[in-house]
Amino acid sequence: MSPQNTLAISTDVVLFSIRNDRLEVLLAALDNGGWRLPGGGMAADEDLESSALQHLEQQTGVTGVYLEQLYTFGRPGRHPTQRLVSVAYYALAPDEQLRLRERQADGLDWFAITRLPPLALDHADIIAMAHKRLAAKLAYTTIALQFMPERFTLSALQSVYETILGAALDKRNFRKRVLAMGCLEATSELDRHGNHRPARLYRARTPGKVEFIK
Amino acid sequence: MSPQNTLAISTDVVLFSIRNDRLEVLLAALDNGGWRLPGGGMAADEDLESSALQHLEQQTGVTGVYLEQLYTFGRPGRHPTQRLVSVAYYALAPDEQLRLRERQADGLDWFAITRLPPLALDHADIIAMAHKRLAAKLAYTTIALQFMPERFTLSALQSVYETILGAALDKRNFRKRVLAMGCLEATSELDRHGNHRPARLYRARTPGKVEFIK
DNA sequence: TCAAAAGTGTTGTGTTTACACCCATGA
DNA sequence: TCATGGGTGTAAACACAACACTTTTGA
Repeated sequence: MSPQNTLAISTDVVLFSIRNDRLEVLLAALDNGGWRLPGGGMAADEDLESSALQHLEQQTGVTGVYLEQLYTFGRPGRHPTQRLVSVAYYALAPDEQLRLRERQADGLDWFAITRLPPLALDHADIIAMAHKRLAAKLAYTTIALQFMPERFTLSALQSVYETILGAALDKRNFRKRVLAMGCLEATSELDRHGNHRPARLYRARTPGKVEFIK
Repeated sequence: MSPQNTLAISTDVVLFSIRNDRLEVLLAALDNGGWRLPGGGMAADEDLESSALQHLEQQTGVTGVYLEQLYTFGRPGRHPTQRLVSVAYYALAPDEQLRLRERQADGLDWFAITRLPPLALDHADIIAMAHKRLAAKLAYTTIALQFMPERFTLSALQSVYETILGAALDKRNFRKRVLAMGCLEATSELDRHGNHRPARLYRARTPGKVEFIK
């Protein structure tokens, strides 16, 4: 059996977060100076989704993310020595959560989606597709809430939308729209920081869940 | 290595068509009286998509369909004796094309999506997901055109929408909307049949292509 | 008192929906 | 001439976009 005929399945994860007002992706360093998505071969008795989560945890220490299957990449020749089929996922989590749990291990770094380093295999394509999907889902789901901590201000949420869409939004219209979705509820708490009026904190009504709107 | 540890990848295809004013799916008979989706193991040097198309052709004689990846199913235990990961696709084609090319082989039949027979493995889930995706895509793409022959009337197209959505649509509004998409062009031909005014025939401007609208 | 972000409504514009009649044909 | 499906416009309702000032705080 030639190497091309040994069939393997891997899972790869595009983990997004919003940091420094940019959409960033977590990557793992390769020996050769390049980078790759966290992920790897699937154990035989494991679910695809658990495999993705487990690799993510082992390689980055990150847990408790929102995970969704993206696409399965299987072009022959996408891997130089193996017939490799990758089931790609994308994951979202609030920055705060990642600061806590991400291992400080070397060989991991965040990259702005606009300035990616050289990537292994077709991982650049995978990231591009994940980005496109994420931007599309903003329009008709509540997926952006997965970037938010438990309590957050409407301005912070707006800034997430603006970052992903790459465009400024009208504050009043944004608030109307996002409150009309009915997925947020105001808490009695305020966010006090800086020399300006404090902002009301909101929370997601169904935190783990991404809902379709309208 | 236990059987559960032998890993295999298959591709499966949900082939939709509109026949008898119903959305129907093509299935292959099993020995035990059940049915399954066309599909099967992937050859090692083959693209996933070609694998899906090739199984479809070999098992049903159908070629030239519109094909799109749906989802990858890999729950351990979904197959009784094997660790089987299935990359599922869905395919669309006009009824006319299928009448011509579908092999008359026994062991194949069409089933209305509302009255499916007992199905192998999780194929019922796969069909359900494909149906949901198709209905969703009607709203924001021109995917319905993949059910149409080269020339067709607006009434025929409307009937396709109504069949998939399971609801009646207003004729005038439907025409306005579908013409405003800019993907159709009127031909000079008319469809004459029956004792009523003949209908103008239209054709897709970019037949193979599914475009996003608005 | 000043700077900085939070918060709040109204008006116009464009899109979507609802709705009814005449037309061309074959029998 | 009748039955059958093909073809067409308008008005009302609604959704979306544009837009500016007041509030609260910390320094």
